[in-house]
Amino acid sequence: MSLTHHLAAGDLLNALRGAACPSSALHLYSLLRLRLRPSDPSYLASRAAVLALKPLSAASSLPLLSHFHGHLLRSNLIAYPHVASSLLRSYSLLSPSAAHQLFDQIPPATCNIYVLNIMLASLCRSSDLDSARAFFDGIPDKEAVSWSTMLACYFSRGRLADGFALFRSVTFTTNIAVDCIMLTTLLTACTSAGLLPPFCRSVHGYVVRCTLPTSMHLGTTLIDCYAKAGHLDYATRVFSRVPNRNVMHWTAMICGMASHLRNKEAVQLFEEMCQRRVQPNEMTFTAVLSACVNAGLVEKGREFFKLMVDRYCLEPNIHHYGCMVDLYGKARLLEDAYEVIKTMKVEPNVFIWTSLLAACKKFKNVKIAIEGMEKALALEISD
DNA sequence: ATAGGGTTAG
Repeated sequence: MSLTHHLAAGDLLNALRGAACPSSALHLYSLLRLRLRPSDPSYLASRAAVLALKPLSAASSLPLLSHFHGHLLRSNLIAYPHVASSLLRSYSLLSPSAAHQLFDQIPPATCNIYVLNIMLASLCRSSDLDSARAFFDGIPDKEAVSWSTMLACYFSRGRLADGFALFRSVTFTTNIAVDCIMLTTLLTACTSAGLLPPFCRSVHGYVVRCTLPTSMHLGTTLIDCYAKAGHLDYATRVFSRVPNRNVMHWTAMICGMASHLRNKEAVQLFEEMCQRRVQPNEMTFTAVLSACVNAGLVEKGREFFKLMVDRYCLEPNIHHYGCMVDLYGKARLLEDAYEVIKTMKVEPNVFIWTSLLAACKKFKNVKIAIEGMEKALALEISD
């Protein structure tokens, strides 16, 4: 507190950049406002407002946000397009209707392409496709961001034909260069639609030919795409050429190995990743645990589960518990499997019970089967 | 000098 008293506006701005919770952000913001002199450039206050908005929307508190909105109106900071667009984005994540309302009040002079793209993204998330498309069509000077927002909207809602048609028009009717993000969007859609190998290769070829800077996301998506298509050799090649592999790259690779029953390699990759001090996440553990299930590696599975909780402090979810029930059930350790269900912190679902009952059937354990069945039925009724 | 689009689970 006393320390912040001596900080210059620039330092306060930096502190604001790192502020995580709304209260510290608002505190730093008001200190900075007090510190500003008439001689300071007027954009400083607007930059501070933008930085303060981030933790505000992360805390997802609508009252706090509208309070700050009031301040932005009174101080007229809202006339800065980047302030208006940041506010609009914050609203759109919390309340699409409030975002819509705000958008209608933004004067034409402030309503630049950023504001329009954010509004488009908001409609894409919360509104029907036709309204989003109508809004998109009305944007005068569309940028790559506008196109990729609309593309992602179609693809994420399963409208593949419309998505591809839109991709064709961006490539053939505009001068807009296809960038990494558009390609990521496109590849994700193709991967989920099962349109894999030739397409993936041509996108990959395009990336290499045009020496596009391969973003972290695009690298992950390429690995995932090749792996899902069963081209683990290509996936491995892409993987090995990513300069600073992050969790996502490792996880995509481990998932790929596990889903093609190359379980030993999945486990090896996982161990190598830990050695290299890359922090695994929930998804990584789902992948490596399922490799253990496939290969019947009971002790490894037990070890990894412990690692997840004790060392990486991750809360096991339904997928992890499912793997453990499977792992024990398939190894005839029915008591252990049942123990997992009895002690797990989330509600067991139908997959979990089915897995246990299947193991009971296989190993002819009537006692646990009856008990499990009763519990499963009791849950069903109480739902 | 500041703001916007994309990634992973039978």
